[in-house]
Amino acid sequence: MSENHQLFGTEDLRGKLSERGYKMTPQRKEILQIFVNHPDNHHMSAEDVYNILRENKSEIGLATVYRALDLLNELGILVQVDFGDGCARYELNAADPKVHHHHHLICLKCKNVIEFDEDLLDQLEAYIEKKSGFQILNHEVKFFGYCSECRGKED
Amino acid sequence: MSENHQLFGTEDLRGKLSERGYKMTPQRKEILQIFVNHPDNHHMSAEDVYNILRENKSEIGLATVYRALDLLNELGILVQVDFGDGCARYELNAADPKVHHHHHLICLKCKNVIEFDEDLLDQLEAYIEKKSGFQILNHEVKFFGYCSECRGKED
DNA sequence: TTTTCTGCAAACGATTTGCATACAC
DNA sequence: GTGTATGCAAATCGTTTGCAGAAAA
Repeated sequence: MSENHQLFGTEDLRGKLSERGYKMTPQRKEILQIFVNHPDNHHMSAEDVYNILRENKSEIGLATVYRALDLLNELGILVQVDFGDGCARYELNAADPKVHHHHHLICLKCKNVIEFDEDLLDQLEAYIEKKSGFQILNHEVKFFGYCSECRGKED
Repeated sequence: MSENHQLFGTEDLRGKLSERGYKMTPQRKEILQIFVNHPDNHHMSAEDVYNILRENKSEIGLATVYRALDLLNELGILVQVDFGDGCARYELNAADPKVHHHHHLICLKCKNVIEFDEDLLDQLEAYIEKKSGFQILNHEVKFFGYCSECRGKED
């Protein structure tokens, strides 16, 4: 495995776009680049991305950010996630199906979101498919509780 | 196990409310009753509940519906669920912890939400707790794919 | 009679949309 | 050139809030 999760360079983006009749634009490139440049800062909302753009003195409008995130999600480059905080968030999609899935541990006290980088649901999925006839393509798993930091603390 | 999932009669509601200094009102009773009366129609949004109230010639306002759903969720009588369709939905909470959890299978074609009434995550939770130190209190699991009806169909 | 609730309407925040202009191909 | 994309502002949609009157304890 390589040392970072970067998967989509500029040319990959161009390819995926033109495949479906979309055009490569500096705005789309720049917005994707923000995710590549912030591997630590996962789970960014449209507003988060917009703020980073303004820090970078970029003139991209908020509506364009919404449209680009939507498109990148549709192309499978980003994945939309939802932590129930009232806004859609996005993270880079990992290409290797073996590392594709991870789970989110959401602390009810400090509200931090921790990633758990194993999936371990293959058996369960196989069982559900067999029992229900439902063909599973993807899943989203959130665990709520207290992180190791908050666990001991009073209120 | 009894033949329905009804858990909270009127007096249970009164008890849970007064325990925390809230008052029993006809509005709260009526809104909870809608969930009890529609065991088949799970996953109702505030708007859904409001529409049923209006069909019933009830004068309860939409803001009251939002406040009541929020409160019933806080009391553990309802559980909020989110299917990414842009509005909060609620379902009756099951009392028996053994049946508390179920999973939602969301069909990408017909958009139906199917319940899968087994949990089977105890092992995974134990593993995550051990490995991450995160104390798990609850979880939310969604599977996306095609239901048995839509599975064969073209587009 | 004190405090909490309700209903209404206005406020809100995230997201979407219409439209004229600008740009990618 | 042609069709798509952008930026702006206005519109939309689910949800929340302020407030005065109504009702529960």
